[in-house]
Amino acid sequence: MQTKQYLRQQLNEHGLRATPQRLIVLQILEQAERHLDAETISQIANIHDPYISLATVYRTLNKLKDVDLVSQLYFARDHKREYYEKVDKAEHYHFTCLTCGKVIEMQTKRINQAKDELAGEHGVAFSHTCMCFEGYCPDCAPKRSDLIHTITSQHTLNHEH
Amino acid sequence: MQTKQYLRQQLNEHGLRATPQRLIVLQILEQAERHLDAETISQIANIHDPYISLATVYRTLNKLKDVDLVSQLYFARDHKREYYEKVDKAEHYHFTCLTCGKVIEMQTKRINQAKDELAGEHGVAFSHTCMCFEGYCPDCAPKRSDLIHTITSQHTLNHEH
DNA sequence: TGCCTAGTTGCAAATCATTCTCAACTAGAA
DNA sequence: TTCTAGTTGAGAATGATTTGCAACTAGGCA
Ligand SMILES: [Mn+2]
Ligand SMILES: [Mn+2]
Ligand SMILES: [Zn+2]
Ligand SMILES: [Zn+2]
Repeated sequence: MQTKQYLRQQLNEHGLRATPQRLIVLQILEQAERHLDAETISQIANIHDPYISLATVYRTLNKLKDVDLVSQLYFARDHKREYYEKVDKAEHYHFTCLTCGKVIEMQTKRINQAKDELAGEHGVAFSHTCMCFEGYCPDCAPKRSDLIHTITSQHTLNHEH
Repeated sequence: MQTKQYLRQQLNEHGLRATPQRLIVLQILEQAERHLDAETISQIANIHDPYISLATVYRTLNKLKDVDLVSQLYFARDHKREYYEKVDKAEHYHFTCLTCGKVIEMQTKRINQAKDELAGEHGVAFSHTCMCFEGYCPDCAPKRSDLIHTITSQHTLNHEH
């Protein structure tokens, strides 16, 4: 629920021109309550302005990622499709259920502890980490253990885009 | 340095037919001392047998991944290209230097601790995790801090394929 | 030891998310 | 208002991976 002026300011502060297209994309991400891919963002954007092209959405997302206004992530093993979210919230990680496709956000300090430890050990400097968990959510895990004897390894990943 | 018979056995034990193509791909991964992508594996395979097709290499890698003989991973942010390694070694994670492209393998218990903790907290069951670190290696980090005032955010990732 | 068939291969075409080209446009500094 | 570096739309290009299909074959069984 931020005013257009606030979004404009965010762009300018990060050295990006505040074009109508960028304002719309940023607003969509601001208001989104789930993680969106470029195609979905494009569709929503076209409700506001039917002339925003998919290419511009991609270009905008890349810019927003470059200046760290938005983070880009992958879900489960489907690293073909990129998802985006605004970087407001605290650091968190994503778990995707292989059965129902649900994405669960999780927090832990252990990952950063690991990075600190490894940085010291190896003398490296971390700048970015891609991490995605997959498995079975509480709703799907029980059903699965019933089937585990009949089904070998066929997991259907339902992406709800 | 495993005999062909050993590789054949590994395939059969996992329910895969031991075709000449698969034996070659598996052998390449067995002997590799670095992480390989499909294209590279295909080129090496073609030294042994010039008729192995790239499609077969891909199909073989997917099978080997399915039965957990081989693990598939990504490096840094370039999740367009998949890399493979045989799953012999202890669990480890991959750090890629954004300047020189070097890949450093790192071990830590912290990640699994995090997963155990999160599994308990959220009642989920983890089955696979994709994780890749990126940043600057000890060789490149110093040079970078000298340039940090002149260069804004142009990192060249040298992929050595 | 040959037979049979479900599984595998080679080849080429298809896929498909993302990037690129380029001419027309514009945000925002001066 | 002017000027220009940065941005856009449209569509073509990219490129790693997958797929369709007809020809082959590994390996279980007789
Ligand atoms: Mn999130
Ligand atoms: Mn490794
Ligand atoms: Zn689920
Ligand atoms: Zn380096």
